[in-house]
Amino acid sequence: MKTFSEKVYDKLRTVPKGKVTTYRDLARSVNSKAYRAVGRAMKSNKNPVKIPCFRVVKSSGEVGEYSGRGGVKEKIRKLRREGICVKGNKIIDFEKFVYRF
DNA sequence: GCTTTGACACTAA
DNA sequence: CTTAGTGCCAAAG
Repeated sequence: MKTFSEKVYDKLRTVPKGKVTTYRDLARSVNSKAYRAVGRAMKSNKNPVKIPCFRVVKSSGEVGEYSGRGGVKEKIRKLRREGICVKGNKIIDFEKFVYRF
């Protein structure tokens, strides 16, 4: 039995490039409501290389937080590189970029 | 094995 | 729009 975190990582890897997912939906996709545990798992960051943490955002459309290098700024930069426009911590056309499982 | 914590979500005012 | 309060669950200590 994989741990919750491992399942989350696995799901996150299924998110196509140029798309994002939310903590809530991600948690739900692994049959749990532990959206908080998802973020916690990211920060625990067991596998920073394989896991595109920057593709995980809040359900409200905000980018949320980030613990890598430059914090949220770096996260936004990465999102933009995927083709997602971000304006002041808010994702433009967020619903368009959300990947639904 | 119990307590605290957190990269969140939702509702109400 | 903002603040405040409540709920949620796994991981760390």
